[in-house]
Parts: sequence; structure tokens; C-alpha cells
Amino acid sequence: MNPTTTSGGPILPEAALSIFSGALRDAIAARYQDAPEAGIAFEAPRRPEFGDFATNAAFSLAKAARSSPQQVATTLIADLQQRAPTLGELFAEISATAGFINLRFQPEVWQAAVTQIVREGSNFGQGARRNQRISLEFGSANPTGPLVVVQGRTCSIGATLTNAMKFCGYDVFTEWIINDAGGQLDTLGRSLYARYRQIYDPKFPFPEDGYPGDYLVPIATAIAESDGKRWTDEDESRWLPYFSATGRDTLVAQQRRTAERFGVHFDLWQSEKELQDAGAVQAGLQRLIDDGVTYEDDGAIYFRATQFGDDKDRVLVRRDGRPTYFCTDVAYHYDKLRRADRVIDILGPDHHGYIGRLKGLAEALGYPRDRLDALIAQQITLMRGNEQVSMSKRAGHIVTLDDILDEVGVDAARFFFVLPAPESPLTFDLQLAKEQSNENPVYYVQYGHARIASVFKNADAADVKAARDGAALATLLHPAELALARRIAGLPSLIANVVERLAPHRLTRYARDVASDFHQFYTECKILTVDRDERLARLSLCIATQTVLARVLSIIGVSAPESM
RNA sequence: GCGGUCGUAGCUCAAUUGGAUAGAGCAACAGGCUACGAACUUGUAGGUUGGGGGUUCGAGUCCCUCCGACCGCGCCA
Repeated sequence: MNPTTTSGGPILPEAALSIFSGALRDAIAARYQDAPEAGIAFEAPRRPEFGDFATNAAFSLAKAARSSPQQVATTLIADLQQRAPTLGELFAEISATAGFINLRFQPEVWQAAVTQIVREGSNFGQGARRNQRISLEFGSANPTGPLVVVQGRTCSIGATLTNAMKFCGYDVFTEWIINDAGGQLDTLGRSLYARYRQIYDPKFPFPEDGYPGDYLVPIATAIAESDGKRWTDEDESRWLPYFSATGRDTLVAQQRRTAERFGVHFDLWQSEKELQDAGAVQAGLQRLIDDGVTYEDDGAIYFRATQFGDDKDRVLVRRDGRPTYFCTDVAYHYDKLRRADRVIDILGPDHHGYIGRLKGLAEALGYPRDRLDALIAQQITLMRGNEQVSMSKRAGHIVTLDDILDEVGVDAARFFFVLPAPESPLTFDLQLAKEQSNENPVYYVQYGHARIASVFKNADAADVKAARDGAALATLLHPAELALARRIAGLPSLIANVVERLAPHRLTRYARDVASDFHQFYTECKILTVDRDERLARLSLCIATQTVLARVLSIIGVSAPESM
């Protein structure tokens, strides 16, 4: 039986791999009967001279075959040539080096991939809808001040993952938790009240633990304008609820405006206080009690976190009967775990010690630990050239996200915040981010997109249309053309990887790689040549490249300009 | 002290989760436009992956140990 059939038209890379995989499996079964059956995995080698794909199948067979991986690989390739001679129609090269079996596709395979991208356009790489709901919580800040740099990073990471997941066909629900249940709201109220009193008496004392910075002044002024001096003679029990609530509402509205400006949208802004008032906290607590994972000690109720990998048991209800922050979070996560198939929190660096508790909680509630993931966005150091920008909150040097957006713009900020892996610390150079020069990776990628747009402007409109309608690509043979085709064909698997590993930073790297391959192609291959077939083929490659660049940029949340 | 994250080129970061000779960008040096945007590109140089030990065909990646940085370790949120 011949496993390869190429009669059905052009074969795409995945199909070619799958044909090879089938043939190899048959060859292994015939040659090494007693070898354990194992899946055959392919990877794209780092070095181009090793071909387009490689498999390490021979390594796992070597022991059973009592032979070296290299010998096994050579034997299998010889068998394949006997058993499936038509593989040569798909593969220009099948070779064994150092035990790996390396594959190089025929150009037709990459040409077929380009044709597919042109045909599918902006749908290329999109996953079919799967019936899986993901809850993604990120950004969440105390409602006591403007958004700062950390939220810029968690929002960029969260929004990018959201976009990637949606594109893959997941049902994503984004949530922001408003930490308004604790004593910090009282602090906010007192700070705001002090600002209000200072309008009439500049010497009015500001609370020692109050929120510094002058962002409360405009809110206090607004209160003074609408209410006048009527709060100056009131008792604290009267003015505190009012100033706390007004401060919270105003600041949350500001935070929301900043997030929207940053291109980040949340489906739910969840107030913890409302969660408590609605009885959800009681329900979550009751569930833990029913599960028998709590105990009472000295009048307080504890969660047996140590049974689930945490290093300490955690108080849920204080001796005075008030629930802790963690207790509210139990309720919130219990709620999320019930309505989503997967729950992801993206937290700031100070929540490091919180991960174990959360995962233990998921387990205590009867869910597998990996149903809940907590990702930590590591610390950010702001630089301006060689100078570090002070962000000390105590000293009142608050650098807000709005400040950064004013200085470098949304595009650069979104790009830089996802540049390194989330768990790597980030050094953010504001000077570099706003520089419109070749040192700035954002412009490098955007320039690629704009350069393609420029080619289309110079080209004959009829040619562009012909290329969009589908042209023959047999002339795409130049190494730069094939490298670019191979790169852009990798978009779907890259996005799948970003989602699977929660690794948004891979998108920025990929964007640069695509742009780099394009610029090299552009340098080495004249696009608007006199030969019509060649011209249309290269225009098709440009169309496909622009499609991929636009997609990646849109997932990162960066604009794809036609000109710059 | 306990726990977590990290330590990779002068700088900022990767490395498809155990694969091949550890890669990019910037900075440095030397080249490329009478062709569609030079905001581009080609090349050179730069490394004991913090140190040491272990696991195996194979380790930046896993285990142990030391060194160093940051962050947690409240009946705060």
C-alpha cells in the first residue's frame, strides 16, 4: 500500500508532515516489531541547514533496537525510500544527522501555504470555536489611586492572551476585581477628606498613612464645588462613608478610562464589597466548611491550606466575625471555577506567595489544580536612557500609566510590556520606546507592514487584484522567498503555543522575525518585475505577509499602519 | 530562617518545556541605494548559560549544594 497520494492537489505543510508521520510509523512497525509504540513528534530545527522539520524518533528506538540513533535513523530512511518512493514529491530532502531525521519540503508545499493564506485572508490561523470557557482576571488594582506601571504590564499580558485565545476559538471572559472590601477604603476616605479640608485650611493635617500624591485634589475640589463647606462640621461617622464611596467611584471610573485608552476591555468589573453583600462570601465559606477543610481556633475559622501544599493555614473569618481578604477571594474563585472551564489570574509581583494558596483552594473545592493558573508579571524598572525613573509611592513620585501613554503612546507601551516573558523582570526604557528610530522594535515591525502597503500603491491595481484572487506561485523558489513563506505559515502553531504556554512574549519575537524575513526578501528580490508570473507570485507573498503581520500586531494590541 | 521567581554576549532579552554548533536586537567595527520606502540590509567580533556536583545517548532547561538579586511569609488588602 502506498501511503502517499498527491493527486488531490497542493499539499499543505501539516498534511505533508502527517503523510510522512504515517509512513514512518509503518516503517517502524515493520522494522522494529517489539519496540513500544510512541507518538512521532516534529519540531522546527533552530538551524536552517537541518531542514524544515525534524523528528527525534530514532532516539527512543535506539535502546530497543540495540543500535545507535544514527544507525536507526539511516535504516528507517532507507526503508522509507523502499516502501514509499513517492515521498520525494513532497520532500526535497530526507536525511539523518546525529540521530535526527531531517525533512525539507519541496517548494510546492510552501507555495501551497502562501496560497492558503491569501485565500483565507484575515481568517487565516483562526481556530474553530471550541466549547471551552476561560476566565481571565488581570489588572485588578486597589481603587485608591490611578493605574500605575504594573497594571500596564498585567493589562498588556492579559489583553494579548485574551486576543490570542479568542482567535484560537476559546470563549474568553475578562474580569477586573475592585478591592473595595477592606480598611483601605477608610484610608482613602480620610485622605480625600483631608484634601477637602485643606481647600479651606491649608494647614489641615494629612493622615500619616494616607495616599500621597495630588490626584485626590481634583476630586476634593469637585466635592467642594458641589457641596460647599457642609462636611467641615460633620462627624466622621457621617462624612467617611460618603468620601470613601465618592473616592472609590471616581477612581474606578478613571481606572476604567485609562484601561479603555490602553485598548483593554473588561467584561466584568467586580466589586468585592458587592460580592460580600450578595452573600457569595458566605456561600464560598460554607462550601469549604461542608468539605471539611476548615477548623476553628481561638474564635477564628481557618482553611487547612497546608493540606494542599501551602506552608501555612489561612484565616478565613476573624475572631470578630469579619471575613478576611482571602475569604472574599475564596468566594470569588469558587464562583469563577463554577462558571469557567479554566481560570487564569495575572497578578503583580507582590502576590508571589499567593499562588500556592489559590491552587490549593482549587483543589480543596474539588477541582484539579491545573484548572486554575496564576501568572506573575514580574517587576518593572523604568528608565529614561541611562537614568532610572523613581517610582516610590511613599515619596509621592507616582508614575501613572497615563503618564507613560502620554510619553510613548499606546503602541509602544503595549509592545514593550509584553516583550519579555511575564516571569522575567522588565526594564522599560521610555526614551527608547518613544524614539522613532531603528533602535525601536515597534517601528521595525510596523515599517514592514507599511512598506508592503507602499508596494501595493506602486503596483498596478489590476496586478494586486489578480494576486488577491489567487495567482500561480511556482516561481517562488528563492531562499528568501521560501524562508518568508515558511515563517508566515507558522502563524497558527505559534498562536496555539502562545495560548498553551501562556507565553504572550513569543508574539513580539515572531513579529520581528516575520518583519526581518520580509525585509530580507524585499532587499534580495525585486517585487515589481517585468515578468508577470514572477510579479504576481511576489505580490501574493506580500499579501500573505501583510495579513500575518496585521494579525500578530492586532493580537498584541498595536496598530498596523499603511504609512508612517 | 522558610517559601517563590530569577541569574544566559558590554546592555535589553530569546531558546518551541530534555535535542543538534546557546540565538536576536542595541552598542562596536567593515560593507551595500541611477530598483518598488536606507525607519532597510550583508558581514565581523562578542559566551565555562553565577560556581560545583549528579541524572543520560544528550542539560541553559531536571535533582542536590553553595553564591547573588528581587518578592512574599498579618485575624492588611
